[in-house]
Amino acid sequence: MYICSMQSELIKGTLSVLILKLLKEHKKMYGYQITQMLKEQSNGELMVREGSLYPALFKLKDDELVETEEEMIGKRVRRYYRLTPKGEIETQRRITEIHSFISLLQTLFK
Amino acid sequence: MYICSMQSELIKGTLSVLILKLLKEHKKMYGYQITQMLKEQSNGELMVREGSLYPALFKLKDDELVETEEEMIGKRVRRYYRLTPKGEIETQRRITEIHSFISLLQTLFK
DNA sequence: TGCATTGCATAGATTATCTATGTATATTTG
DNA sequence: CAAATATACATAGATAATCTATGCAATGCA
Repeated sequence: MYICSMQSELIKGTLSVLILKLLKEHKKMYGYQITQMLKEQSNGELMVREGSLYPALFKLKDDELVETEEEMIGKRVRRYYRLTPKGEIETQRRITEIHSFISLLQTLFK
Repeated sequence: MYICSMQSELIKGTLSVLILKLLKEHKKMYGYQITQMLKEQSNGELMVREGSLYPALFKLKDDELVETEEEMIGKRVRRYYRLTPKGEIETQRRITEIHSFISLLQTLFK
């Protein structure tokens, strides 16, 4: 994940939960759309590259947290991702976890 | 870094800045002391192992952000770490950065 | 005496992410 | 209309932080 205004080391580890959270909010999304939405929601601070995004998506699918669905847009295949039931549960857990993480950081760096 | 109550993936990338911040607050510290202080300050949530800590310290030294000083405690060598002037500047930068990071996470997961 | 704690360290594996690249269609603009 | 840019998928290989597991030795304590 490439980040404009901060060193990238920190943001690592948050990509999968960011993806899960977007899928929770938008039901189904495709890769490029996810990159754009992250950029938008972070006011341009987060720029996820394909080399980070697709491996992350493949891992989520491997773990059966998301499933895919292809759709033809003109001559192009568009691959949508959506949460599985297992993925919905895990997403909730991970969002709770990230809130704890934010609290921990605030405690440590207050 | 081993974490009790959350998945470890998130905390990765924060270890070096945590060390820097402790050194800023305590002038000089040795490895074991750092692990105990992190555990304490995080109310037991963070448990840094030697396999994470020492490589992190060596890298900080390699980058000339910290310097070491040996002291004999009985028959044992204790290795203290302290910030270099360069390290002090970098620490400040990194703390500012982590505050931005916390804000970003709050924005994204509000 | 034996166990837990203190304290250093390293080798090797894991794994997420990054860089760089490839391919192709669609759209905008000069 | 040609060229540039945006859309959209993907993968190979490198990087690097961290983890697991291990080793050694001194100290404190029950």
